[in-house]
Amino acid sequence: MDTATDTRQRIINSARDLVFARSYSEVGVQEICRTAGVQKGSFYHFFPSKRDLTLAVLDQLAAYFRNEVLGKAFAQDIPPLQRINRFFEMLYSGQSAMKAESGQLYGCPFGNLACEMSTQDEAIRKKIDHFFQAAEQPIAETLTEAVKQGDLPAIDPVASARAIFAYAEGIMLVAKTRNDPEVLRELGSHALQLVIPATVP
Amino acid sequence: MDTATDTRQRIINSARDLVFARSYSEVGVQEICRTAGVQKGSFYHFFPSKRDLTLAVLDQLAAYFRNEVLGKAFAQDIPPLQRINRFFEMLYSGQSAMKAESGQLYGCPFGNLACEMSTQDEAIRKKIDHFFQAAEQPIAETLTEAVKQGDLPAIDPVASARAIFAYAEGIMLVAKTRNDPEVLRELGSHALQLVIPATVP
DNA sequence: AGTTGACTTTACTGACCGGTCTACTAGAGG
DNA sequence: CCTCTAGTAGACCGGTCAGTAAAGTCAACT
Repeated sequence: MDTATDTRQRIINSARDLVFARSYSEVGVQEICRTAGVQKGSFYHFFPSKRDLTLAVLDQLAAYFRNEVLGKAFAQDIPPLQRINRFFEMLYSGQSAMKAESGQLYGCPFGNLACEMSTQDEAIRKKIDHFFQAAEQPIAETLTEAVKQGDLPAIDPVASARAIFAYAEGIMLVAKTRNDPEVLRELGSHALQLVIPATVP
Repeated sequence: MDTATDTRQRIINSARDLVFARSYSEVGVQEICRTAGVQKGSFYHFFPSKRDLTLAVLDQLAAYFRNEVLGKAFAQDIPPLQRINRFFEMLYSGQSAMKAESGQLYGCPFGNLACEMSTQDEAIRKKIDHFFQAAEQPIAETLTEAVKQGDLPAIDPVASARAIFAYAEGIMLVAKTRNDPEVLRELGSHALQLVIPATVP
C-alpha cells in the first residue's frame, strides 16, 4: 500500500536513517524529502515542523527498542544476571552489524540526539529522558529478581539499574568515538560489576 | 594586550563557549565572530576553516582538562582509590556549577562533540579518541598503584580504567539528558565497583 | 622615508536552511 | 455529474551558511 500513511512512514524512515547516521542539524528536510521520494508540500502536510517529525521518529524508535531489544534481552528464559550480559551482547552485535554495513559505528540514536539537542529543545530532551527512565525499568526488575533468587546480596535495584544503563550509554559513546565495536564486547563484560557492592576501603 | 594573538584567542574562546553550549552545526562562524568582536576576514586569517578552529578548541580544552581536572583529581596527596572518587566528585561539582550559571547542564564537551561529529569528520573523531585514551592513562596508573599497595586484588588496570572512563562519559550523558547534576553524585559513587572483580555466578 | 607583511574590514558568492503558499490531482460521497 | 477533501507538487520567502576577494590599516624593519 503506497497510499496515504505510507508517505508519512517513508518520511519517518528516511529521517530516522539520515539523522541517525549524521545528526539532527546536519540533515535538512529537503534531503529527507529527496531520500523519501516525497515533495516538500507533502512533508508539511504530515508534519508541522522538522522537530515534530523528530519527535515522531523518537516514538517509533522507542517502540522498536522496547520490543526488539529490551523485550528480548530481558526475556525470562535464562537466569536474571545472564539477561544483563545478554543485553550488552545485543548492543555489541547490533552496533557491530551496523558498522559492518556502513563502515561507521553510529552509537545509540537516543544518546546521540540527547547530546546534540538536550540544551536546545526541551521537548526532545524530555522525550529521551522518559525513554531512558523506561529503559532502566526492566533492568531494575531483573536485578530485583536476582536478589530474590539469592544470586545477589541485598542491593538497591533501581540505583544499580541506572548505573548499568548509564554505563551502556557510556561504552556506546566510547565505541563510537573509537569507531570500533570491540570496545562494546570488552567493556560490556564489566557491566555486572556495577551491581556488586564495594568491599574495598 | 589586545594585539594579534589576542584576536585568535578570543575566537577560540567564543567558539568553545558557543559550541559547548549548543553544538557544532548549530553555531556558525558568523556568530562566533560576532561574539568575539571580530570580523569574518580576521577569522579566516587565523583559521583556514571552521573545522580547523574546532580542532584548535579541542587542543586547548584537552590541555585545560589535563591540567585542571585530571592533574588535580589524580594528585598523589590521597590514597589511590580515593582519587577516583575525587575525580567523579569533580565532575559533579564542575557540571553543577555550570548548570547553576546557565540553567542547563552541558555535559562533557568531548563526549558531546564526539557524538555529533564522529561519523562526519575523521580528524575531529581521531582527536577526541586520542584525548579519551590519554584520559584513561592516569586512571590506569592510579589503579596500578592501588594494586601495588594491596588496596585492590590483581586486576587489569588498563581494562578497568577504560571501564571507569566510559562510565564517566555515560553518567555525564544521562545527567545532561535529565538536566540534573545530582545524577552525577548518585551514580558517580558506583564507579569504584567497576574495578572489583565479580564474585557472583 | 619607504617597504613589507601581518592583520582588519567590508562586500560578496552560491548554496542551502526551515517553512509558506498556491495550484493541482485523484478518489470518495452525494 | 459535481463537489469536497486528503494528499501532492513545486515555486518561492527571507535568512543564514561556510568561505572568498580585495582594499585598507598600521607597526616593524630596512
